[in-house]
Amino acid sequence: MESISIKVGELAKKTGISIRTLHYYDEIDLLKPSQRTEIGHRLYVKEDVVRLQQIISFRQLGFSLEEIRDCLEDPNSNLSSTVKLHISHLQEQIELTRKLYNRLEAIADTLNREEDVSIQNLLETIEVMTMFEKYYTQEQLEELKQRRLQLGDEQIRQGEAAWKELIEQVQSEMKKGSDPASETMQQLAKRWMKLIQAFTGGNPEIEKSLNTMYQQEGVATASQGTLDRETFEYMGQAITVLNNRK
Amino acid sequence: MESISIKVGELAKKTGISIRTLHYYDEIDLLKPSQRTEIGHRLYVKEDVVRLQQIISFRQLGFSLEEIRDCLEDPNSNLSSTVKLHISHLQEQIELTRKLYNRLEAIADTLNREEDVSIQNLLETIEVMTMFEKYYTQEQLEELKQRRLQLGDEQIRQGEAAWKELIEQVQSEMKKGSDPASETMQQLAKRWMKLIQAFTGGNPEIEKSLNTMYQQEGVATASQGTLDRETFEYMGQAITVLNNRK
DNA sequence: CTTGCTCCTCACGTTACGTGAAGGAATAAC
DNA sequence: GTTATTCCTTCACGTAACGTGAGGAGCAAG
Repeated sequence: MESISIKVGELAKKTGISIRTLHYYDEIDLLKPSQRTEIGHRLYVKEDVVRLQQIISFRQLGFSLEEIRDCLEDPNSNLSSTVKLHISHLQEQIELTRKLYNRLEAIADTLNREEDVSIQNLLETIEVMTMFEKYYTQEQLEELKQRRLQLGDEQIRQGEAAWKELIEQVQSEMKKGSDPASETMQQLAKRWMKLIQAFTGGNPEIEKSLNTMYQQEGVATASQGTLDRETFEYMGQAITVLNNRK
Repeated sequence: MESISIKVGELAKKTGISIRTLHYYDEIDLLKPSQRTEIGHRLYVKEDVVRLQQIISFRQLGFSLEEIRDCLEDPNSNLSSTVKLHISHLQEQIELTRKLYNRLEAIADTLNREEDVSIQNLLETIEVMTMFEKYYTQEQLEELKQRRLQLGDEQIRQGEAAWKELIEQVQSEMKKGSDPASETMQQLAKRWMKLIQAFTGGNPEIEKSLNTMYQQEGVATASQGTLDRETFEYMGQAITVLNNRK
């Protein structure tokens, strides 16, 4: 009745830890069996099993094998601070992963509205995202996201189409040499303001960030190529007139 | 003015990517410079630089180098689904990390209340946590955590001391052979109910989970050794009397 | 001719094992 | 007695994305 010690296979079966893992733990001095048979078979005694259980517990908390070894070797080690250190690491990791998640979600959201997604497409989206993250605060980005969710894909597509159409009309007027103060242009300026309003949701901070982005990055870049500087300035004159008249 | 191609050092400086990394990307066929000098120096041309930018973009989204290579090689690859797959991975990861975080926080919380933290101590806490996670639902654990936060460390310490004192008194009565229906024991039973109430917060579901745990794990295990089966049953009788009288 | 700079190609180290390979010992079946 | 099976052993390569030298070559300046 000498079940005082067991061999690797048995221990592996009992604990669900693979034989290779037990070999490895032996190799790195994390768990060395107290005994060996004459022909070199590992024999684990009760205390070894207990130690293994402890190792498993620590591992489940996400500790590295080195940390576990240190904790088990030195009973005076400051466990409390080790745990706290780990917590802050986890917190950081969660934050980072969540940021990544938000980015990817925003990208997926944009890609969802495109017909067929090319690499070019994806990269453009990434660039825009990066630019946005540079000029908008976290809260502003969150607000924009919420508004996108509320509007839904169809509405946004319509909004983009509306922008495209409006810009074409403005360019047409510009080519004709129309006065920015003309009735037609004033109407277009009103429409322009409305569309901006739809994007910013009336939040003046967001409008400010938008303006900063256009100034810093240039019109073409910030508008993702849908708008050129000339048209932008032409519209700027019309809006100035509109605001002065009010 | 042939700045048509640049060498690794220059590219590294411009992009912030280490030389070793560029070597590595060459090695795994992720980014091979289009040219080499006669003596074997890498020469990167404009398209190579563009490709590197793309690689960096993808990398920042957490894609593996293999995934990046596949995406860049095959322009028809389903980027949209790749992105979505990644999103779900991230979601999972966040969930797992958050669970770990909660566990560790609970542990740190308990350790905080101990004078000096030993391995034994930590392992016991882990065991208790594991047991708790087995019997309480996620929501119940959350509720218990919130209550702990509200009470604060001092209150909890007082609660534990109160339990200890109460149990000692009960054991003393039991030794004396007092009737569970005696006035003294009825008073102690009332106190007992109050302390349980303080733990469960009056939530009957939590009380149910608590009872299940005591039945399944045994009194000694579930109470972490502060209570034995005999005392528990003795108190059970007193409580039955108390309830019948009401 | 020596220094200094940039470049090259090995090649090992990192983490926690998985996955064989090659071989020894004991036991069961023939 | 031989074979098959099972259990054990050690050795050693592979994983992801590089970091960090080692040892050597080409080229300009002092």
